[in-house]
Amino acid sequence: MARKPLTSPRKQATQQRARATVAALVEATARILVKEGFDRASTNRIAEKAGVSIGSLYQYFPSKEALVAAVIDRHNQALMATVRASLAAVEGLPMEQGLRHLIATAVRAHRIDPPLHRVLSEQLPRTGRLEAVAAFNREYFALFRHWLDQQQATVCTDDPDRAAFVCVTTIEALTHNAVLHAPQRLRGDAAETLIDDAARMLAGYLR
Amino acid sequence: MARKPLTSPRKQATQQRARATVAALVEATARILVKEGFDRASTNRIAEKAGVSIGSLYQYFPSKEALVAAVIDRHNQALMATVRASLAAVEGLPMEQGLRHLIATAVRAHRIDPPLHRVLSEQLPRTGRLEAVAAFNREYFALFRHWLDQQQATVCTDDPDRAAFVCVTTIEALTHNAVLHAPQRLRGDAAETLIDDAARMLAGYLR
Amino acid sequence: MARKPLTSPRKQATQQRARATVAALVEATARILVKEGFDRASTNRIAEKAGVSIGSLYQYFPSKEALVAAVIDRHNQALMATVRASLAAVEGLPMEQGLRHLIATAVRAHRIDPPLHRVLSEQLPRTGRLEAVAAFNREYFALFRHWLDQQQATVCTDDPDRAAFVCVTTIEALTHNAVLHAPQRLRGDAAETLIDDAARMLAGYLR
Amino acid sequence: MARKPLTSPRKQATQQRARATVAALVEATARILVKEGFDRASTNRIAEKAGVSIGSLYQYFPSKEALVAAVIDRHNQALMATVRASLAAVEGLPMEQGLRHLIATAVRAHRIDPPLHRVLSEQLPRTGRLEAVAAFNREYFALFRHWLDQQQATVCTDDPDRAAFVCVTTIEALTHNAVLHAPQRLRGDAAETLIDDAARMLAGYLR
DNA sequence: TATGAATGAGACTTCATTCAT
DNA sequence: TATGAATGAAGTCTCATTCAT
Repeated sequence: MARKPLTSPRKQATQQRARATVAALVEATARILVKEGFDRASTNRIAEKAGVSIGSLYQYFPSKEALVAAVIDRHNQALMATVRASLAAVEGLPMEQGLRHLIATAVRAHRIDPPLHRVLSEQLPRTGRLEAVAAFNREYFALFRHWLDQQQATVCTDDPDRAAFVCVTTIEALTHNAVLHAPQRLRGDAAETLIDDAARMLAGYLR
Repeated sequence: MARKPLTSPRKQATQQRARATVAALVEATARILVKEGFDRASTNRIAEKAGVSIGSLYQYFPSKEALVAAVIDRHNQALMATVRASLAAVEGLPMEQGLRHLIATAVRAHRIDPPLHRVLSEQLPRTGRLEAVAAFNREYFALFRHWLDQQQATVCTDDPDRAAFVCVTTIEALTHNAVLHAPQRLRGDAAETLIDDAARMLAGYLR
Repeated sequence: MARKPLTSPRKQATQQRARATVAALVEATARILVKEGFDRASTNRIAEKAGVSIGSLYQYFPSKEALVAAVIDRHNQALMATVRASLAAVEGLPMEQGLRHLIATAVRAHRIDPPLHRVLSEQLPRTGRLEAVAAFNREYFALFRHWLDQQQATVCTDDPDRAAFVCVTTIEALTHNAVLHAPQRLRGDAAETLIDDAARMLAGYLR
Repeated sequence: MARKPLTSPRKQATQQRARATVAALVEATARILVKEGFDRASTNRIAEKAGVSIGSLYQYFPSKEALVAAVIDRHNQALMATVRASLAAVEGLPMEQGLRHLIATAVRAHRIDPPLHRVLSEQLPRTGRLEAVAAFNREYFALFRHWLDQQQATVCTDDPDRAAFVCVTTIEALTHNAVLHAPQRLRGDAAETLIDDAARMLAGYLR
């Protein structure tokens, strides 16, 4: 029997008190996910940490998955806000500088809440909320692809989709790994160096 | 529930029958992980699928974690066997060809049992068995780092560790993504093309 | 959960608006009982369907039981209205024709809202509201007993109570079964035939 | 979301200890149904009363419904055993005596465990286990119908199905009502009188 | 008086693990 | 050593009811 838990919020919180409750629940979920991990994050613990009864939790979220989905959405929105804002500024830069900008932006986005980002990226897939991650990736891919099209003067590739796949995968992996598994590579000047390396590498690849 | 479950096999399976039982259990665990996912993989189901009583399961494995760990180890060993065997042949190749060989090897390793690989990489972080994955990464990193040292004639970098970090991360990400999320990029000639791209990119970077 | 919920309306709905609210609540309860069954008929759903807040619901009904009781009462009153009106006309008829009339009346009563009747008769015993049903039965029994007394010319029985018990039970069972479990026995002419059978049988019994 | 709970036992109890556990659970369920009613019969209470852990309960019964179904089956089997045994003896009796025998049998069957019978017939419908009751009714109807066919010498009816419907409904209702709602009608000689009344009535109807 | 947010006891159920046989 | 019956903590979720606004 495959359970298919609903992940959309159960009802809109109209009154201010209710909105506070919802916010507290989402925040508590995020904190517990970080501190305890997905499996140990029970709805009871979440409600308790949010200072809310279990009944209230289920008034707004039909399942544990829905709570996690809300956390993901919140995080993704923060990421995308960062990325979009930053990418507006990439227009008109020469290619390698543009790449540096794109990569620096990815790093900045990954630094928004690294512990949460870690737990979401590591423990989340099975919620069926993969789409949320996928959505983020798709959007990032599209933005990059768009930028790539504008570089036709300097970029030569027979298959821009493949080029974008290679670049986006590389940027995402380097960023993710650096932030989560090799933070010393981003402390102080090291960050610049790493971003430079990556930018040079991709620029060389695209030329 | 034991708070800190042991993860080492409970006793050596000296007799042949016992070894068969252990193998059946590990195999059943792998298959159920793939088919049902981590959460629905219960020890009872595993024992049943292995044709073994639940009591016997606990005679050989002190906990569910230990079973999963055994699956991971088995998979890692298969991966490493592939990698090591292949890397022996990389000696003496010119750099770009060497890279191509390294990347092709990574692709081959990822193709060993993609569904299992996927479930292990997506659902296992939750179990705290990250070390096992990390062990694989460390070994791959070490092998690559060793290869890099031998390329001093053609490679110029001020920080070989950073170079290795960039290369290994890139190879792993491209391979992983291609196998799990973009399999069409590995069908037929596409594989060669992608491997070529990656090799050219990294060669350019290292030079 | 209140152990012994009150079942009488909490206050008289004097104002017109209040009466409308009460009526909407009772109607909503009836409809939800029919559509969802007793277990899934929650007070929240009832309030929602009635277009009333849950708080208002509890202003007029002290408990879920009270709501259900109101539905039962309403239904019983409809039944009894039908029965009483019809039984006024039975006076003066010869016995067998009188019986036919009584039975036809019972059928008509059962047809008032069969789905509701079904849910009340099938699921309500569980609520301890049996008394309400019993009340209806007592009244029907009394009416029949009264009619029987008037038939002394043609009826011979040593124990009119027993005779009434047999007749009322039989009428009620045939009617109930026909309406709820064998509706084809009441379609078109079949109804006449069945009523005839029953009337002949009981007439024979009473003579 | 319509729940559709499984009602078939989860696994066969092979060892004797297990069979004892299953029997204890069914017995406890029956007793609690009688004492507390369906709604207050929780699986926890049942397990406790059976002197068994809740886990064991779910090892053998996948749901509360399954437990109730087992009780129903047990009861139905007891009923049918009584009915079948007794109906073997009806062959060859003259019609009215045969009817008396059939009715007396129904009374005896209803007396097997009246409190349980009451709770099953009053509270049960919604389990979807209506079929069990229906099955009993169908079998009783078939037996009666068969008997009716053999009475062709003395019975005249244009529609034997309708005749059977009338008779079976009447017998069942009188019996049920007498046992459950008017037990004084079955104490001592009263029982004979009532059975006689019913037999005479039905004999008159069938002739 | 109306609203609807909040409550929390308690229901059902799973599953890793133990232990008597 | 193998078996599988038994355990029970812990999890998810519902719903009648209360109460602050």
